[in-house]
Amino acid sequence: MIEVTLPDGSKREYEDGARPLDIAESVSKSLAKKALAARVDGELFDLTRPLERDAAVEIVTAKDPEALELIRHDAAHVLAQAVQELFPGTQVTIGPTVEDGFYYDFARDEPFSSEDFEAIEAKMREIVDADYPIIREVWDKEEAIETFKRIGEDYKAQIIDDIIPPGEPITVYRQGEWFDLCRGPHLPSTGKLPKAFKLMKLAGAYWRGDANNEMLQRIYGTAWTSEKELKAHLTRLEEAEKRDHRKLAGELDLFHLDASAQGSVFWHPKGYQIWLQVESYIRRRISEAGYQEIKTPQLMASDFWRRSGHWDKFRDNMFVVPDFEPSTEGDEVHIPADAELMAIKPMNCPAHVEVFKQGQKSYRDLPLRLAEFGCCHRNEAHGALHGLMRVRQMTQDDAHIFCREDQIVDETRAFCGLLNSVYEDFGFTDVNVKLATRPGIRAGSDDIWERAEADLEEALKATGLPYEIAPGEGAFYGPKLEFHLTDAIGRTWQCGTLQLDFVLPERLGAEYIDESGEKAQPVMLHRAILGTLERFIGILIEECAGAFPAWLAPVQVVVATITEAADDYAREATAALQAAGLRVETDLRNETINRKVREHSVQKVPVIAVVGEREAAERTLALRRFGSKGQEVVSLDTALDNLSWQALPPDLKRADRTESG
RNA sequence: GCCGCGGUAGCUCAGUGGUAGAGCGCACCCUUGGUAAGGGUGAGGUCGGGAGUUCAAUCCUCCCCCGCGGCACCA
Repeated sequence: MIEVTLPDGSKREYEDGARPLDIAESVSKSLAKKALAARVDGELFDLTRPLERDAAVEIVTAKDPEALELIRHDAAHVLAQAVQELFPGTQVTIGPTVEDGFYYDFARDEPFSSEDFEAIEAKMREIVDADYPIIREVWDKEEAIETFKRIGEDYKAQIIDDIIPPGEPITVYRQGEWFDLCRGPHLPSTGKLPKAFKLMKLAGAYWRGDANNEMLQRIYGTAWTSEKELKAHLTRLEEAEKRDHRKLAGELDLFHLDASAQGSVFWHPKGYQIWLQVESYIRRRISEAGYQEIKTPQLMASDFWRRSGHWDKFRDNMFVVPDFEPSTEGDEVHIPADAELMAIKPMNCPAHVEVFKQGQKSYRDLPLRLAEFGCCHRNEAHGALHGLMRVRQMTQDDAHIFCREDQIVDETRAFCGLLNSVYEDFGFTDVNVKLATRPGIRAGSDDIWERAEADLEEALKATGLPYEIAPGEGAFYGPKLEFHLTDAIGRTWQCGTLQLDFVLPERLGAEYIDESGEKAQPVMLHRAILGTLERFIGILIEECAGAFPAWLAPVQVVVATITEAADDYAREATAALQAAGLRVETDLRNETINRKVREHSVQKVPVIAVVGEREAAERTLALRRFGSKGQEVVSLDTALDNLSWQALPPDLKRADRTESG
């Protein structure tokens, strides 16, 4: 007999080999009917997998968070079975769950087309209707390799061969004629899979994620516990699409991208206004935090990049330019073999070391914080480019802190505090923090890495921010902190970063005189808060769906007239608002007020100030704020006071409050 | 870079082996309207680029470019 503890704390005795399903049935018929799997001492079990010993057992139903995971995993299996039935000769590989769904990677010579989706989904529904019991089997490793090879599943055989340690048993799940290597657990039968699934997209994916391997065909799907949830998810996706910064860029006239400069942004007046606001804000914040701003060259000699170590490691992604005068005759450019090479800077750090090296530095000069809104170019792979999120020309809010090793923790702490405060000002609360540790290929001794990682973690802990470790993701010269933000459709992008570097100062010979008069090497902290202005603004656009807070809005107020009779007053009001520091436009067009309100609302202008004969006579403004249907009639003077205060950037608001407080 | 899909008016999109259409926008005219589209008229296109098949290509085939979704990459 075995003793089972149920979630309410009660204990019951069962026969040896009792299955979670038996336990569910003994509790109630309805529970058995709803049961999808079980949690046995914390581990997920199939309903029909016999218990081996006394355990705490919890029945998992569609309500539990694990349910989605199970459903998606099963959906992947059903997809694979359907595909293999419809397209004989297709090999299966792996099919995990992902956020909101699942995918399965197939090997097949013919490409799939999204037009196949309908047939595949129909076949999947057939498999669900057939209600095949899903049976867990434990196989011997050699036997498994043998079997998968025999039926032509070379990828599966390879997975078993490479990934499963020898001696360890292998579990295979069988549904009808079809079976797949899988860790499980699974639903008791295919009929338990809700038909709330949909195949979403088709993509290529390298076998084992390695670009040197062959490319498989990946089919993505989404799966939910009910039709209603599926529908809600699809609606969410539609909504998210409306927030896409590339779409909003066109609608709000912020910027455009063009093949003539792929990966580089053409900022329009409105988009650049946002840029300028973001830039001046961050400039005030870092200046206040003790940084000094510098500007370094765009184009530097290849020798320099060789010394910094970038030439060997990143040359493929650098724009290299020969230093010679090309002939002006004809179109062809012949570069002489002995032409010196230069490269457009892909990053600012080596140049900052050069600035640091000018003149002799004392320990008293440290920490020295050099900042630059450095415009860098990286020759990113074509397939990597993505709107503002991944560009070839980018401007970082970059800075390098040169300090002593014992200053690392304080500097890191101060940086994290500053970053947090900045993200809050922009309204980002959902920040994903990672500590990226030493990669396989790296510079510097293990001893240094050990200390560096410990220092970063200590400082990170002090901030109280939740974080996760990203093993092996560090830069080649040191570990880093990464601050990721999420875009409209849930993709996360690294924005802020702080990287410890013990290597570059040594490589480029940066040194200072320490307290005992000896030469010493500073540590370098590479750090950015926004990351690149491009990406940050991209995220910002999606975060607010184009409805910028007043301080960032390209146009803060539109003065719109009802009749020509109010034109003069509208001009006067506009001038007064401009004089109060606001970004104002006037709309004197021969259009109805309805149309003007509609158009400026669509443009998401924070405030529309309507003026007609009444306002002109009374020297008032009828203010209509974005997102509200009502209006508020105030005197011009009151409007000037209120609006100009409301449009202040958050840091200046704080300063203003302190002064007046 | 790799796999799949796409590229038609400023924008969103329809369409056909016989050289193109809608809505919005734009221009002009009428209208001076009180809080999300007033009315009329008109202009606007090498159908991404190149080559091929054909009597004839925006449509079919091939190559290239760019975009989109993934993968790989991301100092």
